[in-house]
Amino acid sequence: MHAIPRGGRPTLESPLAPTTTPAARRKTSMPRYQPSRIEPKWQAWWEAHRSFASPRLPRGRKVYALDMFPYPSGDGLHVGHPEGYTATDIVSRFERMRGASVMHPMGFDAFGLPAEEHAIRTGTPPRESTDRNIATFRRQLKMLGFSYDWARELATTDPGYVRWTQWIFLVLFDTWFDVDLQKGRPIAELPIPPEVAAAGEAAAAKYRDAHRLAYQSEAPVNWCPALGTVLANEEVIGGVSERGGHPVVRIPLRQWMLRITAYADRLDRELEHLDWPASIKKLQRDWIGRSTGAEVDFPILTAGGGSFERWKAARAADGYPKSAPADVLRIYTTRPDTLYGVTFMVVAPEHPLLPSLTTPSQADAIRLYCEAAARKSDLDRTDLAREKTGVFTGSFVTHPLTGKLVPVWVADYVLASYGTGAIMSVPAHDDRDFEFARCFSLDVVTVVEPANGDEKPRGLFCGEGKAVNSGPYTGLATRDFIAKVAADLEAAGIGRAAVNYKLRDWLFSRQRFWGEPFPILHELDAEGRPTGAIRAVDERELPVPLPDLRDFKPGDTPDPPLSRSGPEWLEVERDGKRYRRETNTMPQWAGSCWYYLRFLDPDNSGRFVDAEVEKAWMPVDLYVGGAEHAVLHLLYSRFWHKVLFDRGHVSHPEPFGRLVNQGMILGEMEFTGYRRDGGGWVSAGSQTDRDSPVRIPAEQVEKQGEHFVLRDAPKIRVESRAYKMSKSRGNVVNPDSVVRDFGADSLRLYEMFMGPLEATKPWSTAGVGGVRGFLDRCWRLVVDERADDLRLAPQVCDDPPSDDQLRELHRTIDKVTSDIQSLSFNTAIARMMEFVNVFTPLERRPRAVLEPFVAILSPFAPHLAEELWEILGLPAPVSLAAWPAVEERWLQDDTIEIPVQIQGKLRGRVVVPANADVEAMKAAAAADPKIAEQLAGKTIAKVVAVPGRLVNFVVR
RNA sequence: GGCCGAGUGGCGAAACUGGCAGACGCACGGGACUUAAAAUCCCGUGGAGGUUUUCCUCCGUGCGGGUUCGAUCCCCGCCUCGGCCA
Repeated sequence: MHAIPRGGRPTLESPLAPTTTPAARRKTSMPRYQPSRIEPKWQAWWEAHRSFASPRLPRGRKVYALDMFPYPSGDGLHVGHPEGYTATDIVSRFERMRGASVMHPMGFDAFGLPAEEHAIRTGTPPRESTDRNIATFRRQLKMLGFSYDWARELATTDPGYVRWTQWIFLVLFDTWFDVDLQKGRPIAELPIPPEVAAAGEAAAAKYRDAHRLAYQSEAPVNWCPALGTVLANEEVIGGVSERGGHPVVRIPLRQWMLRITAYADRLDRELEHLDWPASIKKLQRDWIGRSTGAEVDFPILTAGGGSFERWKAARAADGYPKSAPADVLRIYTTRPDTLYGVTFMVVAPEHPLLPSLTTPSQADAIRLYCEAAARKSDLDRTDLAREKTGVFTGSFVTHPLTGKLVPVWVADYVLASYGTGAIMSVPAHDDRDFEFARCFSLDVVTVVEPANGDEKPRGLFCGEGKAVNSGPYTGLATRDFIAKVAADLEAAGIGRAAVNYKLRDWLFSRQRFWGEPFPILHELDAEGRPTGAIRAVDERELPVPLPDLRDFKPGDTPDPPLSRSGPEWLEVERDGKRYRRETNTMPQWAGSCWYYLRFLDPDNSGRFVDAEVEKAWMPVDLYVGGAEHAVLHLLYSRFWHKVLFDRGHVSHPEPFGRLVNQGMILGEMEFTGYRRDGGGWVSAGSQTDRDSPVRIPAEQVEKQGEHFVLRDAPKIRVESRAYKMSKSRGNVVNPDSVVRDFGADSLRLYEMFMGPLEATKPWSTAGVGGVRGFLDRCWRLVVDERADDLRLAPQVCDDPPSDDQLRELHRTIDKVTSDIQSLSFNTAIARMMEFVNVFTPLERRPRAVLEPFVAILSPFAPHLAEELWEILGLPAPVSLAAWPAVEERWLQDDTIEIPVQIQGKLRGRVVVPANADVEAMKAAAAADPKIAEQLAGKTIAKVVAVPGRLVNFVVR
């Protein structure tokens, strides 16, 4: 560790280092700033003194600062990770110094596919590789000096954690959603309809199972044979898996689902008061996709006079049935005002009425079509850009308002899972319907025109306007039409106003090994066949452990690996009945849904979190993480939290208060030129696929106007851009090497100094060197680098600070204090740099100024600050010292210099008393010789004076 | 295609409520120190120009308009890049 000395070596002239013997010279390396020496030292000190342990209950003000915990991949920490972690660490350290009780924990989201894939490739059990990866992450996190309470560390794979994940699943299993109260309630309180109760206890059990928030469903899913699991819709892109690009097929499979759709309305509404970025709220709202419109029944009538009239009369008498009878095609539309423009109907290929709607002559075509649709993902099917496909069923339904016959088609752009799985098509006013009508030459009837009327639309118009060709509704504005027709439909018993969501229930099971087992038992009959009855594992028996499987690879069939476990795990007997365990496992999202609660009480073996502790610490005050979790993780967590809230297990309806997304850190800026086959250059922008990109060193490039060009061939443009860090591009920066070369404090400080937390920023190794230089200057501000041993710089003195020095200090404290609160760390650091620039040249540096400075530096560069604090002779740790108070009087100036403008252009500056009023400012400005000269002979039309800011003369 | 965000010196950026554009850092240049280099410390650094050269003028925040005494900031219309969704 004998690096080349950075500091000046002693000279004969130096009175403090009178010798230059080799031994003495070696000793002089001692007082330099050496992160590799002081960083491990203070990390060990904090650990030994448990400096950052959070109390069980907060004392006074509480701050819960949470990072999105990492997935411990085999690659170790990435420089992107410490960005958000440093931000929350600065806030945590700052709040501790200001006397708050701080909860700042860290853990690992350790179940999931990558670990399992790696395990399969290398033949290591996932638990082993996961533990190894966690050890690496833990070492790297500790190396960066984050003030986590490590006693609270958890991994989602810990049996003690899995136990409570399974327990929460049982809460979901034990809950139904009361639509009237908009609240989850115990399943025991579910009213059983008399006709169900009459059919016996088995029927009642089935009824209850069908209403639980965790329920089983036989649904078409995205099955990926290569990965051996089903995938969520968003994990399938263009018919292949997002991970690995393997083919995906649609097959029906028994799955566990979570009824998140029941909470759709609350998940949407209750976003409103959260202190989250507007863009994230919007993403969540769009994902939930609340829409209002109407359901309408189109009767399927056999030929015969008068049957339509009889149907209408019956509906008028009996009202609109809650679930659609078999003699109608029920549709959902967001635009019931376009009812008169319906020219055909479309049902999804999976629609239950499709077989009965299909006429014999169309049967073969329909069957082939549905088989093809089954192989496509929802995303492919609904893609606007794709050519529309479909087949006529041969049948017609009757328009409930006009009585006209409307042909029914099947097309895969209609999804069985959205709305009612069937739509009325209004090609004149819907993109996809229009496209479909164009493909199949179907009628287009215009029933809405733009309200301002000056431009008659031809063909497609999707906006709102005024109704035409709409019977009694003609002339109504879209909004009025919708309200009126919904009321009329309801009165006539043929439809009703309805709300729909894009959000689907959450497919919660995976056919993989490395996840939480479901605490569910399937009853078997005497022959060992499932009876269909299920029961929950008693919560006292939790956790249900993963079985020891030698072969944990997924199979070729959707049968999960757990089903290959031996009977000792698979088969259980309860109350004299035989059961088989559920062999699906939970998705990776499960563990991350509630970890913020377990951190509060990680060792509790009696409850998932103590109620008093939960109430005292929740909600999370600051939650920092990547925007990639904007939708799923945050939505799933909120859903679980609301269920726990409804069931009385947590005290607050929302888990996360203030949410901040840190921006991505890109690789270093790169210049790329393009070369032709023959070797000549091509300007960037006019290159073709045949030209090959070449990385060009920065010194061969210069800026010309808007673009960068080759220095030796200025006609040739060069691309300049920073790319996302990736192994394949070879631009990944490893935190270990940054810490080795510059120190952890430099890494922390650089990541905060790069720019605003939320911004995407390119990495710059030279920039790290820059902040390292600042830390070196901080060191030399306090330490005598030229001495033989560690001692204070001779400039450090006990003089009372001057007024100017106090002004500098208090302005720095003030700026740093407010910047930390607004997470503007870059400008806080800039202010501290200015402070150091002011004090470095001074021959006498008062301790009374240096000490508070070291204190405010400590959240940013904690190791260096501890060391300087110790050298200043103050009792460790500075990390828990009081945050320096700002003395207001040092923030005010007696006089200020303000700009004077004429016609809005800067023409001079005058010094005025800081509290000068408008008249005094005008007078001072006009009295300035230069200004007076320029105003001479001109008519002053107006004078604008803003106290404390400027004076502007408007002349004619 | 839709939504969101961004565009300011050679580079990362700053600029409070519409009020001196470019704080701070990198890079670069100069100086001090040194036999020399490194390190350190100090000074300079948006562009163009000037016969008041420690002073002054003009231009300048992606482009084109607008509002305003005054626009990086607000409004309208574009362009480019990035992210997310499709």
